[in-house]
Amino acid sequence: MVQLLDDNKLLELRHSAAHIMAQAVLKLFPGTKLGIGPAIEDGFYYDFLLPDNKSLTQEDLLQIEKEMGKIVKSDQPFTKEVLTFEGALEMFKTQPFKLEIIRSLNNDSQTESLNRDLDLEQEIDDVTDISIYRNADSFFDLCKGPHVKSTSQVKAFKLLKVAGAYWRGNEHNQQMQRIYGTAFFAEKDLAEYLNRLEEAEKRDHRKLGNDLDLFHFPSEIGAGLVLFHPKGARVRLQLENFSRERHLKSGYEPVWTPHVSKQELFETSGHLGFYKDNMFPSMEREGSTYYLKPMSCPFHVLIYKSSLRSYKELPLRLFELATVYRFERSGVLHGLARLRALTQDDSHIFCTKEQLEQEICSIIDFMLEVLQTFGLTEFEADLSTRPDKFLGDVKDWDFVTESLESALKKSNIPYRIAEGEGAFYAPKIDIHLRDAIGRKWQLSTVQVDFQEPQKFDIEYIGKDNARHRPYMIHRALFGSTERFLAILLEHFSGALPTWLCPVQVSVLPVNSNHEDYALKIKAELSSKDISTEIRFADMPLGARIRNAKLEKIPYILVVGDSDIKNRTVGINLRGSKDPIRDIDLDRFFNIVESDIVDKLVEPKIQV
RNA sequence: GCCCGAGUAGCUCAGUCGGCAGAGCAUCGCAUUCGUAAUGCGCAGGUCAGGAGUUCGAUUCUCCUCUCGGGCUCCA
Repeated sequence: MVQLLDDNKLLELRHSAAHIMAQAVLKLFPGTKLGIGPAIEDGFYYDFLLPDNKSLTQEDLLQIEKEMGKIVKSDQPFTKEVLTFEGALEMFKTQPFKLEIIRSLNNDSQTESLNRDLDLEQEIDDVTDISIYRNADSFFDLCKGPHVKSTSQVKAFKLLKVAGAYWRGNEHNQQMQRIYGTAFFAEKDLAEYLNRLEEAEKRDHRKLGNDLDLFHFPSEIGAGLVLFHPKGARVRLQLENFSRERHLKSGYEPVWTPHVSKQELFETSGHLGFYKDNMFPSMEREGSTYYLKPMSCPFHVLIYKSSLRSYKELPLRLFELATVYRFERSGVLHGLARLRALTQDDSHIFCTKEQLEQEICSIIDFMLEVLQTFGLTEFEADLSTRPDKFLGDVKDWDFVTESLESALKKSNIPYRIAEGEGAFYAPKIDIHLRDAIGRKWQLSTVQVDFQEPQKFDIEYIGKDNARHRPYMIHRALFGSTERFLAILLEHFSGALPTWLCPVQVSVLPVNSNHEDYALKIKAELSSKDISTEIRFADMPLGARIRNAKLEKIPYILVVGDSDIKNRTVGINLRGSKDPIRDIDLDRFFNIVESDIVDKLVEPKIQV
């Protein structure tokens, strides 16, 4: 998983593999128009427009892979040639997409934004120098390089999937065929990567949700809508209880708002202007029009506005676990990670200009502290700055962006600046998480909004006895309860920390003579709010243990004659191979209780 | 929404070049009462996602719809 090779070398290799792939596609499908073909985090891709708009199939990929093998074998050296603008136009006269890139290279003002649109760093980042890389008389590609010395170095590669992708990432443009592949210097690195993909598949929360009987997505209720089963609902109940508790402890005030509202509210907030496509259609009754809420902020603003606020009340932190409804486009739905009805751990913080930076700092501290409870420690942040189209005053933008950046610096989270990727009304920080197998998930978001306070005309009375406009911070920590649960399931591969497990203890009497003892243990545990089940002796012990293990239950107790006599239990601890026998019953109670109270990531027993 | 692919029992999947639909696990019944990852036997379980078309006959071929998967776009 850890990439020992220099990253740049790996990017060179993968970008070279992309060239080889393009060469192979041109050979198999003459007349193909080339788009772009960069190296990416786990491999590379190349976009093609095939003759007659042909789509590629899995079989085509195998053919292309074969052809690539031939190119690799024939050991073609990569050579760089520098061209004039006119020379480049001539050279690529049959490649309209390349011509578009070349023309933009010649036009400084456009280059920067095109570069950003296309993620073209690999292709172009030096406007004065148009170069190509050639590795055969017949094949060359517009490219800044660098490349590996020869095609023969690209030994360990594999084409993975084919997908549609819009030219320049714009859905109004031509849709091309994108082939994804990956390449490594050593076969064993490739094998390890493919292995990791398999591992990821095993951890898929949609599969785990099914296997562990947590939730399902019945088609009759519609896409992007989920039903939580008793076990899944237990998990989210624990998550939500924990979230509420932590918020209240940290100075957030609970609020509660309805799921629908008259359209007037969303007109004032502007949602019906800029978010309507993502809202469920309207409902009419008694001459009024209602909408399901896609966000809670307008409601929270009304709560703020319900009385005249003093600076002494600020920062005012309103918090709600709110289910919101968003009509996401069908193609983006993805298990619990992208739903049409989701529950945000949503907060809106109203504060003064002077408080802003400190408030952002404490939000980030709070977030990290809460997330560390789950054993999550690897975070990365994006600071998204002012986009080309924006509302408000540049001075405001600069001030707020600086506050966000300065808070990030203090928090010690590694971050990058996402230039121009802010929402049009506000800059934001997004926090991403690396999970147990290195995948990136988007989690929390912090946005500073100076539009909505204005739209609703909210104010506070300052020390100076004058009216001022507060800043409003939108903030979600888990993002959504459902998505956070998906992340946890995948991160822990279904083996959730005991405090979140729907069944925390399973008691297995060896035979029916031991049932009373098992029942007594269950009663005792239940009185301590520990979720416990009994698996009676109508199946062989081995089978009961196996099933309980497959359900990833943290504590599987086996009780027999000697246990009754000595008031002990045998424990099969999740994650340990061998059972631990003869643990005193009271000691066991202490062990589970402190596991749950301390929110251990994995159950532990000191023998 | 767009491109590609998929949908067969509760689950995992086989199968039908167009001719009465198959397995394992789970469920249910009977027997088994067991000290650490699968006890045995039996019963039952299906509008082959839904609709339309072609055909003597469609789960199989064609079209439409729904849902899911991988991408693109989007992600206030």
